[in-house]
Order: sequence, then C-alpha cells, then structure tokens
Amino acid sequence: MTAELSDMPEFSPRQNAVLEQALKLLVDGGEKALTTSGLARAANCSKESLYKWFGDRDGLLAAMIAYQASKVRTFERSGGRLTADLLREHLETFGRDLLEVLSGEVSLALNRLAIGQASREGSKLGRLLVEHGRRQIDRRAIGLMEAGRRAGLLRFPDADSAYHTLYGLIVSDLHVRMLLGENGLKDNARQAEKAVHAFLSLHGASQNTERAGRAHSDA
Amino acid sequence: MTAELSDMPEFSPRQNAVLEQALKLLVDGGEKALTTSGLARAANCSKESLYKWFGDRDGLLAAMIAYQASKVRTFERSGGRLTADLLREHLETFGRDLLEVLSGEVSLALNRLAIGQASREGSKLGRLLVEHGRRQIDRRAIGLMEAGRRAGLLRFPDADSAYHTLYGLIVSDLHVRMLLGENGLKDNARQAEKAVHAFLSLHGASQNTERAGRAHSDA
DNA sequence: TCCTTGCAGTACCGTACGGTACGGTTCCGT
DNA sequence: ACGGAACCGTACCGTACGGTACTGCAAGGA
Repeated sequence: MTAELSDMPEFSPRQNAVLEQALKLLVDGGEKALTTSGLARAANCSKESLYKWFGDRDGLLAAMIAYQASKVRTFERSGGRLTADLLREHLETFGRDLLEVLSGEVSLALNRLAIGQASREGSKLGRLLVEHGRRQIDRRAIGLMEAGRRAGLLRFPDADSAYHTLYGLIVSDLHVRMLLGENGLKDNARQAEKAVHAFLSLHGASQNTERAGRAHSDA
Repeated sequence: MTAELSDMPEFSPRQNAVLEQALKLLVDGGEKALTTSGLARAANCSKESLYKWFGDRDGLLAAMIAYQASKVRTFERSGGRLTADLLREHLETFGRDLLEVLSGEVSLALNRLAIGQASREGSKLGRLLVEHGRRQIDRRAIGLMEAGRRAGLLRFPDADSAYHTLYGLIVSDLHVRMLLGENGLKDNARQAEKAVHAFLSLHGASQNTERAGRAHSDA
C-alpha cells in the first residue's frame, strides 16, 4: 500500500528533533509544561523559529501528532494459509500490540492533549489523532477479521461490528482509566489471551477452536 | 483544611447554585472557560466567596465532581425471583443507563477535565472521579452479576472480570471517541441489546437464553 | 570578500489568569 | 437600634503565557 504523502508534512531533521523534545516535555509535565518558551529552551531553538515552522501553538500540536503517527508503522501481516491456531495467534498478537500502544506514555499524553482540547469547536486535534493514530491499527484488525471469515474460521454479519466487539473485549475501560492516571495491566498478554478466547467463543466458526487445555479459568 | 474523601461535603444551596453554574461553564467552553472571574460573574458571586468556600481552584474542581456525583443516585433494583428474561432486562437497562451516563455532556466535560489534569502528579481528580462517579454504577453491575450467578443464570469464575467483559461489550471504544469530540450512538438501546446478547452467549448458564427471534443479525 | 539566508538568544508587549484586599450592602441576632 | 457576619462588586497585584521584533552570528554561494 502507498501511504498518503499529502497528509505527511515531512519535517526536516531539525524540526523532528524539536518535535521529539516537544513530545518529551508533554509526556513529562502534561500540556501545561509544553510552552513555547520552554520548548525553545529545551530544544535550543528560538521561539521565532517555532512560529516560522509551525505557525502557532495549535500548529505545533498538530505537527506533534503527525510526527508521532509517522513513527508508528503498522506492517500488514498476511501470510499464506490461515488456520484456526494461526488466526488466534494473530488475534492475540493484535491484542497485545493494541494494549501496548494504548498504554504507551506518548500515546497517553497525546490522547490527554487532544481530549483536553476537544471542548473547543475548532479543535481538529481529536479527528487528527483518531485519523492518523487509529486508522492503521483499525485496518489491520479489519483485515484480520475478513481473512478469518474468508478462511471459514469466523462468522459475523459485519466486520466492523465484530472488530468493535474484539476491541471492547481487549480494552474494556482500561484506556479511560489509564487516561485518568491509573496504572496499566501487569500482564497485557494474558488480557489479550482472554479477550481472544471470548471473541472466538462469540464469532469462531467451530466450537473446538476453544482448546480445553488453556488456563482461562483463572483465580 | 482538606475534607476526607469518603464523606459528602453537603454544600449550601447557594454553593450548589454556584457549582451548577460552574458545570455549565465547563460544559459550554471546556476548562479554559472555567475561570474564577468568569464563574464569579456568571454566578453573581464574588471571587472572595469562591476562595472562602472552595479554598482554591483545585478545590473548586473537586467540589464540582462531588456535587455532580451527589446528583446521580443509583437505585439498587433487587426485586424478587430472578428469571432469565428478567436478568436480560436488567442487564439491558444497565447498558442503556451506562451509555446514557457516559454520553452525557456533564460527564464528558468532567472526564475531559480530569484527564487533562491527570498528567500532574498531585492531581487527585482522576481518582476522585472514578471513585465518586464510577463506584456506584460498578456496584450495581456487580450486584447484578452475582444475583445472576446465585440464580443459576450466569456462570463465571470472577464477577469483577465478568463485569469488565460486559462493560467492554457495551462501551467498546465509544467513550474515548466521545471524549475526543465524536458524536455518540444513534441508538443506545440497540447497542445495549447486542452487548447483552453477546455477554449471555459468553456467560449465560443455558444456551436457550438466546432467543432466535431477536433481530441481532443485520448490518 | 561581501552579501544573503537562517537561526539562536533575548528583550519586549499585551493579555489574562489565580489569588488578595477593600469598600459597600444586606441580613440576622440581641 | 446596634454590631457583626456574610457577601457582592471591583480594583489590584504578581506572574506567566503566546506571539513579535531585534540583535548577533555562522554558513554558503557568487
């Protein structure tokens, strides 16, 4: 797939370094800590350059989101024949990756930033974030869904709806809790495992996709 | 002096009116619009009174959360005998209520506020919000879970885990999307219906709790 | 060598906020 | 009637931010 270059402003290396520092400041101290003066000091650049490069503060924030999104590359894994075990493997990997991304410091900081700005009308940050950061991973999951259905391993009327079910099973309210400051899970892999087990119980084509040997009964 | 978290400060009617105005300002314009001067002007009170009543700005924010939580009363519905249909009814009602609460303007505004402040270390707003606003509804759901299990209608090893499953099925990523500024669902009841159907498929004791007649297939 | 371009560093400006202080008014108890 | 408490309205203060302007300086090209 060819990535849309029009959405990617392609900043200069110097600008990338500045944006990196900006993300660091944001992660460390939240939006309050991300001031133009502070960023100029931390990144050894002048405020005038910041305004020349990014226009204004909102432009800087948008650039930070675009820059972070440009760092995350989602690789389309499409091997050959898809078996039940392989599908579960892929689903669990997806779940682990999803939890890993959502609990990342930068992701949490950017989401907090966008949510904090979401009240204002002209704030495109939320759209931007969900567009750049989410669409990739959504595509990967939907692809997995439809591959599973084509292989006769999954049954559902609507891939999008099934994906939302999987998402809910994996994440539940964890994302919001982490956004509120709570700690993440101790074992993302276990959570992914349980979620995929439930998902396959709901949408798996054959019942024996559930292996009785796995320890899903827990304590 | 700081009040204990556990008790209800029980504000005076005048203070309640001021807090109501504060919530209105917050809902309308976000945290940026909630200034002490602006609140004093909007509520026809003096800034001095604000600081006398709530200590400082953080105290005001905490008071707003406590006040809003005091308005939401969750009534423990525990009738007599619990049948499968009755259980599903209660679960669906819970789902509708949950979606209704989460998509409420005040809830979204307060969550945005707490999330925006979550980066700072000394910010108890997140804990406060999840404590006051969530515990009630959590209790209600867990009670429902265990009542269902006692009646032999539900099977699960852990009520808390089962509740999180239900929560994820109902809400998925909708809460975060709404926090980012997206619109809510057109039909909360339908979403609750689908979620409860899936939940009963996972944790319902007997398979015939799923009535074939219901229209869960569609697009 | 000179001129231009780009940027760091800093000083500066207007504004707006959190928080405090003070005068004036209403209300209540005695 | 008197005094005090509570409170409104406003003026005020220090600070810090976003954004602009200006001064130096280093690199590159003719």
